[in-house]
Amino acid sequence: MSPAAHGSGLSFWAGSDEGGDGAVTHDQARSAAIAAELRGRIIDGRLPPGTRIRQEEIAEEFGVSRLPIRETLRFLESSGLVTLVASTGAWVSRLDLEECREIYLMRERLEPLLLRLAMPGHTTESFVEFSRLAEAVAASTSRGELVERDRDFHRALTAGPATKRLRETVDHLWNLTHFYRRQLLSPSVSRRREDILTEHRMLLRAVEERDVDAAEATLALHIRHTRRLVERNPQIFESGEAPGTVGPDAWVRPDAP
Amino acid sequence: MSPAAHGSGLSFWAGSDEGGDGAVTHDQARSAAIAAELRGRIIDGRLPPGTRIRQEEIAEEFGVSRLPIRETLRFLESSGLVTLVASTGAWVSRLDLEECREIYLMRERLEPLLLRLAMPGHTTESFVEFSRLAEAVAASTSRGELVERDRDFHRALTAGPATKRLRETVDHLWNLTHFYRRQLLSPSVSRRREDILTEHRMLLRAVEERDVDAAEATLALHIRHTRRLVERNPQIFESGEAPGTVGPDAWVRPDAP
DNA sequence: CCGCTCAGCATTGGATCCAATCTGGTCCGC
DNA sequence: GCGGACCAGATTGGATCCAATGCTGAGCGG
Repeated sequence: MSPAAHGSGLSFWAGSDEGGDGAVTHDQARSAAIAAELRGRIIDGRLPPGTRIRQEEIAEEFGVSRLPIRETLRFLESSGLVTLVASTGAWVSRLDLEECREIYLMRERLEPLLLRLAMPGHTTESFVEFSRLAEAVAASTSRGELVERDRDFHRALTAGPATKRLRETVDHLWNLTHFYRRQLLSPSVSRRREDILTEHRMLLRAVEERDVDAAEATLALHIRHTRRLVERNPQIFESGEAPGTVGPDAWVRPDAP
Repeated sequence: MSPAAHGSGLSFWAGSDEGGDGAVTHDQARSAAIAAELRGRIIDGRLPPGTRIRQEEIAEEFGVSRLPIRETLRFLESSGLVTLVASTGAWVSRLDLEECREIYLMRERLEPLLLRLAMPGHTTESFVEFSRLAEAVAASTSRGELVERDRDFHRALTAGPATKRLRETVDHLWNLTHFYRRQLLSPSVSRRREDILTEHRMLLRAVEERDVDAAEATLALHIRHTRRLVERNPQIFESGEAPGTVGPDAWVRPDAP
């Protein structure tokens, strides 16, 4: 086996395998699992932007020393989810409107490309699955569920082999904005929900007709519309204690800057 | 000050400051400098793809313990330059044609976007600088210099404030393929050199005329042409045959033609 | 009453030591 | 002679301990 040949390098990102036996082994799967868990907490909002992350606290929770936590934090920093300040501490990264806009602009360019590369691999069975997922989006009841189902739909459409880095980059862009997307799709803007469903249908049709250009254009437009919605709702970035907008739970720690 | 607000998270990437005093301080600038140095060696080919990286060796060279090296390697892994295998070792990542193609496709989409966002900030003085850099590309004598000057030109064109993540992503894509680009621009394909110069001139004109769409299209085409060249020269990926035996200068390939 | 300084504390960064894993070579059995 | 298993060396992964840094708050002086 040639170790250097297969590596994408980003394997660390590859979701939570969850397969690890409970044994306190030296395997680095442990570190990977911790990274995946922390990442999950950040993107789904359990660790909202601005939250201070104390190494010791996390270490104790997972029953390991601070060392693997340090490496994990370094890793999360490199993906932009965490901000490290030398000799001071780590915080969950916070986005402002400009950064979020930038990320959406990147997605507008990259996700259509990913879709293009994935489309030749789609089969008739895929289309059935896509329809099912689109219906799941339509059937979602809470905003949290809508966001998740929407992501499932996008992920399925762009699933396919042999585009590792691109897919990981797109995934990464989704992760960075996931928290704010959830804030955005509050009931007050549910009109957007109908647009999303319509755009999904259009997208689905283009994909089924194997019209690559139309599919790309539709997807780009779809993302662009969401970006415009973000730009019209800058209040979601005013972390502090914006009345009523931020989550239902006591996410917002008092020590937030 | 709010620590979490300013962070792009990717600050680690921000080039080699080189400013570090020699003192054996606890400052993490040391780690950052090591990361930058290693990264530099990888992208410029001093550490070619497939090279085994031993933690202890690097640690001794920089006069630190293995610990910061470990974190550095994790970091480089997350950016795809290094491949880690659990409990086994680290190697400089190797690209195959498909991956390289994928990276170029991404650059075709992202770099024009970066250019678009940078163009409003360009001034008359910028244009003078661009011309100077374009001439430097034309005046380059070795292929190594050509690659470097070409990168300088592209970087200057896309320089500007407030697009941190996008710029870092584009930079990252350049880094990943830099080694192979150098392999590519051998004398044998010097015809491409003339194309590059011509395309640079076209690009420059579009930028000076502040024609954003034309500039984007020209840049995309420029990158696309290089990608096609890569696709026509798959042999640049056939370095070394066995994983362990990739010599330090295996990339010097005395391809005469 | 307010601003500055300095000491104490919490937290992070690094070095050394120990345990687990993998590789490579060699030996034995077939 | 050849293939598989075993043993030793090398190398990485993790835990604990120590040093340095940055924040916090009390005390002092203006």
